[in-house]
Amino acid sequence: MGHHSCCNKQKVKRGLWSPEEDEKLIKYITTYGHGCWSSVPKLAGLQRCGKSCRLRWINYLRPDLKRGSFSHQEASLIIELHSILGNRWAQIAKHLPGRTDNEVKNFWNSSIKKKILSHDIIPSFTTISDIHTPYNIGFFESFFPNPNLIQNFNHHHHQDNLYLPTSSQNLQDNFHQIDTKVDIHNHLNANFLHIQNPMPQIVQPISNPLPCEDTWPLNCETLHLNHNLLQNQVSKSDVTPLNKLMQQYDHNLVELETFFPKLSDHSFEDYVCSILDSSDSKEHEAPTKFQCYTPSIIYPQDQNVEVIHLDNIDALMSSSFPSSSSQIVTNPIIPLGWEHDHRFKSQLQS
DNA sequence: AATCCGTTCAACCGCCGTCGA
DNA sequence: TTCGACGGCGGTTGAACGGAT
Repeated sequence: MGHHSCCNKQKVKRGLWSPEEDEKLIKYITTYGHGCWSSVPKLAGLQRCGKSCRLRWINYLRPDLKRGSFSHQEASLIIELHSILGNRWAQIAKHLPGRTDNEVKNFWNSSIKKKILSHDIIPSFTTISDIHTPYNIGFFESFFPNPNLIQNFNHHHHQDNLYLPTSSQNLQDNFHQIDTKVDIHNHLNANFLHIQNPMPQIVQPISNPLPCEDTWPLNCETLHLNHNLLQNQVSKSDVTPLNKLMQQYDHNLVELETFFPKLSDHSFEDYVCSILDSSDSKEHEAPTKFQCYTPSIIYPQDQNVEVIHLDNIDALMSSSFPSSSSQIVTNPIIPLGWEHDHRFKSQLQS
């Protein structure tokens, strides 16, 4: 067990802090500031290591800490941020004034994650009336509009690899709705950007397009983030859940492009990163070019593709970039046959 | 009343990046 | 350039607590 160098030089106490120790630390820091943490314990008369003092102050004694339970708004914000940033608790905590990374992490691990994982006990269901969970179908629906996707999610999520695209408002509702049953098929929110779940088993050898069911929402429009803070927190190389998803397909570009057919000559990863990492674009200015993949369904017989959803990319972008124009997708390269889709017609005419 | 068990969360550990000598 | 000190971070642990049996 290695200890910090500052801890080796002196006999240090460990474990819970006593009120007397807290008082000493508060008195010292409010008088002198912490300065070099390694010197704090000696100067404050504490038999602790500097690191322990720092942690105690940051996580517990700081006067600007907000104590008490997390609000619904904070919970939904944490989930939203976690879907983007992954387990970067310090980054997430920066968006929650008065909350520490430790607090956010504990809240996630003890509350949010547990609630989500608890739904593993429901393998599948075919009708709404089959669903009886403490959080009602709305809780699920906020993550997965299609029950089939819960199975896919069960395949996909791992202990530390949760990726939960969601709707903040739905989630907030679900923290206090207990018994309401919701018709999930009426809750396919048109204001979502839909990205097809890339699980191979959902690509079915049929001759007609599937309805809009094999999609999952990636809703950013209710994100109330400090954009300046967020924009530098995600990059392609970061190990976020989204990047993990992309890395999963990096080794097999053919497979990737099967599930995310191109509309332009840019990669899906570029498209995703263009949303998440706006560092290339000027602040408060929408990107001039939006690399665009669309969700699709594959026809194995002829390898043609069909667009399911393209409606709300601009909604997503306009929410992510406060002053963005409504014309986000520019000069898309429309695959053969797609030009008949009314959503592309408007693009081509403009 | 005693024990067990699950949950919460404060605290610790180990690693990494930065900085200055 | 190297190395040690330090701060910061995420993962993990274990004491404390409360509910169930």
